[in-house]
Amino acid sequence: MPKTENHPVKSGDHVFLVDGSSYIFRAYHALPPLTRKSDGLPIGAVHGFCQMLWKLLRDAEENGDADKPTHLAVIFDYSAKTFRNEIYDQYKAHRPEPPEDLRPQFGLIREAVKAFNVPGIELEGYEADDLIATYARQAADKGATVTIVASDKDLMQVVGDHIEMMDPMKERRIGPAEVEEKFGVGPEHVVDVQALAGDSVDNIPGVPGIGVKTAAQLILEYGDLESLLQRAEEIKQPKRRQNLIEHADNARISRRLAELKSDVPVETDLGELSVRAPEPERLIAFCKGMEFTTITKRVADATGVDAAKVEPAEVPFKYWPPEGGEGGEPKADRPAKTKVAEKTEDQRQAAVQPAGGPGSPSAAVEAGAAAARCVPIDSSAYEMVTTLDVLDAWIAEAMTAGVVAVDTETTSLDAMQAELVGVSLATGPGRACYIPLGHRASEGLDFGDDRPEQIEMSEALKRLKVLLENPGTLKIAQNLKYDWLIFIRHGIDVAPFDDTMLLSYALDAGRGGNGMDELSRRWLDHEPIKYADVAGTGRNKVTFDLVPIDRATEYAGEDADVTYRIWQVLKPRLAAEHLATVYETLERPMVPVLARMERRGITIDRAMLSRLSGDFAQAAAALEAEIHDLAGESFNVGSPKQLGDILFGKMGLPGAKKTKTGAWTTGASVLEDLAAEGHELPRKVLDWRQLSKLRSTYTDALPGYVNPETGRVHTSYALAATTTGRLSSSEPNLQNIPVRTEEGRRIRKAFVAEKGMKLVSADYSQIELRVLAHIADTPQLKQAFDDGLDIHAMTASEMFGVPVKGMDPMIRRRAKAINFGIIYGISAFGLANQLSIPRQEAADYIKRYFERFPGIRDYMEDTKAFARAHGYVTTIFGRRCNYPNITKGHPSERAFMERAAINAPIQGSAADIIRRAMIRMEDELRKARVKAEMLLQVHDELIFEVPEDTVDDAIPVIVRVMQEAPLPAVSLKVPLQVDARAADNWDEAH
DNA sequence: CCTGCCCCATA
DNA sequence: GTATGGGGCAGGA
Repeated sequence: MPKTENHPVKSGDHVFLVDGSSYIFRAYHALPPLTRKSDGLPIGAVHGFCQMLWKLLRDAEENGDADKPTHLAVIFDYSAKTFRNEIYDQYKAHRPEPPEDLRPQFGLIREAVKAFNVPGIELEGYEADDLIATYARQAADKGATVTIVASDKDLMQVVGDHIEMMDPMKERRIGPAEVEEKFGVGPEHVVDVQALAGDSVDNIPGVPGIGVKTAAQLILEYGDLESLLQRAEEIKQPKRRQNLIEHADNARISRRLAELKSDVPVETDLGELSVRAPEPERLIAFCKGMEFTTITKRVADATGVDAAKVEPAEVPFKYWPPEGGEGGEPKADRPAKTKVAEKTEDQRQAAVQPAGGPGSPSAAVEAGAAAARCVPIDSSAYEMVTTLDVLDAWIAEAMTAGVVAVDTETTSLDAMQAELVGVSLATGPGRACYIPLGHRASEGLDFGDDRPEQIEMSEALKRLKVLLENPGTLKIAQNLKYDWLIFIRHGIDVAPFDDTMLLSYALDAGRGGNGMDELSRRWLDHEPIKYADVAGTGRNKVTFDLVPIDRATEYAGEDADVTYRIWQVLKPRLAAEHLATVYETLERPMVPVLARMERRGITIDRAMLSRLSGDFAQAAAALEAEIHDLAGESFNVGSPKQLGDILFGKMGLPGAKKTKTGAWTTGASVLEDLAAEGHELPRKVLDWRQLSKLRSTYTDALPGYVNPETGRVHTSYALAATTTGRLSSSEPNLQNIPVRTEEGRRIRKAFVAEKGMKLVSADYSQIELRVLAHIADTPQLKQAFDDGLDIHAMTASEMFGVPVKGMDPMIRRRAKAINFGIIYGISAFGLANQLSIPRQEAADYIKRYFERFPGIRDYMEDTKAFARAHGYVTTIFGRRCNYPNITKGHPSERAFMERAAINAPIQGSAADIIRRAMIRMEDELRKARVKAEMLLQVHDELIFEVPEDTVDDAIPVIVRVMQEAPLPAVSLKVPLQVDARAADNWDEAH
């Protein structure tokens, strides 16, 4: 045992208290599992713990006196039962047993603490948190500074002027300000908030319906828990008042459970925690015994001790793996392969190109489906490729076959940030391999640890490039845009290709998802290995480079195999179902176009957004105060539930409606109506909502998407997400950047061109109404568009017989609503809602509209009938939008699908038109020798970045390509109008 | 930590 | 009345 020393704590000392227990769990869950190489003893948490402790000691050393610990201890929980169980027997009752491979590590960590020559403290009947609170209090009272190394939020109540927390994983310091950020109240009121909100992890009951946000509001208003409970009668919201009264005792018990004891009768005196002289040999012996090579080296380097001369310590636990369990040996039931094995006869048969052979399309469909299923899917049958010879053999095989399925494994879902980890290939059903390239040993913590045996990445890619760019080899991938982005970063431009996701989308949009797992289930009756099964989930999740290579081979090989088979099933269907043109002209060519747009990204002005965020926050705070004033109480304006209680419960305002779950409706239209009646509060809530929406969704979120390497924001476009053919944009969604309000447009101004460049925005004017005029062949609409008239005014004039000149804006507004309603598959109910008029009045408008535009009524009826008869509708370019359940389900659901079916050809044709423009755009710009780059698409708008001096050359090309996009496939009966403008930012260009 | 709900930004 | 994606809140694993 180390000699006990006692240096009483005095002013200016710095006491470090490490929460051992929470750290064990944290290290266990956050870090990849790790076992001792020689005998499989699980040591991941011990390893993480030692790294943290060593770093803590070294940092303190290097940071000099201010941060140097004079006293240091690691505090543990003693056992599960504590004094809190006497207060409440259910306390922590639902906590599961620790995982099997964590249990032996509790003892090991105590050994580790001894090896560091640091005191380890625990006491029966108390939790580590209580001991920490006690020591912290004692030290602070003596004028010392205290740092609590812990991540447990329960300890935040201890934070104060001289007591701060430090999160060992996030390396973040937590002072009173951070506590307030988390709990909405200062450290002194954390327990009150916890008492109200409860804690499901610790099984602290709290008060139902009250979360942290609400609890903080209440405590801020009433001061503390006891005052709140005594004045609970004053609470205005009936439900909450009742809960607070009924569960008052629960809240009091919860407070006692949450409150940490700062007067524990500790057995070890605070002074005994004084930092002791290190004993490097002992620490090195322990680390060597645990086989922590990196830490051993670090300790040896830092202390000047020769590690080779230190004998490894005997570490007491040896019982792993458990009896009867498997050893650590990788499975060795497959002979190592030195060359590519011969194909089986089945594989040879099945690898025929499904669409290439003779015979009718339907015969090809059957042949493809049969071929895809004739070899069973066996994930253990894939070959791991670790030599150049084997790789070359696979590449040769793929070249000979002429078709190869390809899939990449990477470290991230974000293709702009992902690092390549491996590539899998399939040359036929069941005939797949995996080429690991960037795997690391799962003991990735030990930097520089040996890399598993793999082909060197650049060498492998040099050879794969030949295959992937070979014009004679068709590459098949599922969602190729992702892999394309990965490969292009390595200088590989994949072509030619097929994309199974897009095949499925062209064939079956609206019939279900187009993800690989779903396609595998649908077409192969096969459930693929889940990503979570190889990489773990939640806290245990690791990036793919840490997945063991044999497991990765099963997973990645299966992906390529399944992709190949799905292609065999779907590709022949294209011709048979007359969707080959759609796929080849509207889907497949979009992949490189969108990939390049995503890769370019767009610059945002972060300073501008940051200023805006501040402005919005300030304005919202002022509004919030006024709202609370008007309400006569403080509440969470962001909670529709609480707002509803105030408006319709407390204030008893009219127009109360309930949603289907029984909550008050507080949507914008309801608040607008109330505001129109002269109520002040709803108007302010609307303004508040606008500001907080703009702040949380845009000014605060967007800077987080700036790619650190490019300094730009790269959205991701989904090609197969909608039923109509529209794209969608996510992470971030750049298709919903505000534009309607002045405040919102300030956000749009933050999307800027680079220096010396301009942003050009080009958008189709009224494209959907023009498409409608074409499809429904409506003479008045066609004429109006030909003459360049105001289409909504013309509609109003037709309907109500008033001249366009000097028209009442209200009349025009109604006509505009009707025009939009038509596109959306109008109903009297919806139109009435939109215009806030009686349903009968809306029905009259619609009737009148159809009298004036009978062709449109015919279109709507014909479309519905077609959809019911066939289960789908088509756009003018032949894209198919499926509504398989349009004849099933409840009448209201059917009506919904009918409206969608009416809308789909209009929305979808417009989507097709802009797709065609996008596909041609790059070539046309190149031919015109204009350096414009297409950055964004927002359904009817394209945004380009153009060198300032070529703007005037670029705009005519852009406009022409967009206007002529339907040609030659379709000659629209109305002209397309495109407006384009250049400016320094998106707002002014739009 | 994930899910459903409500609300809201765009075309 | 169409098509999306996403944030905050509250509840339950």
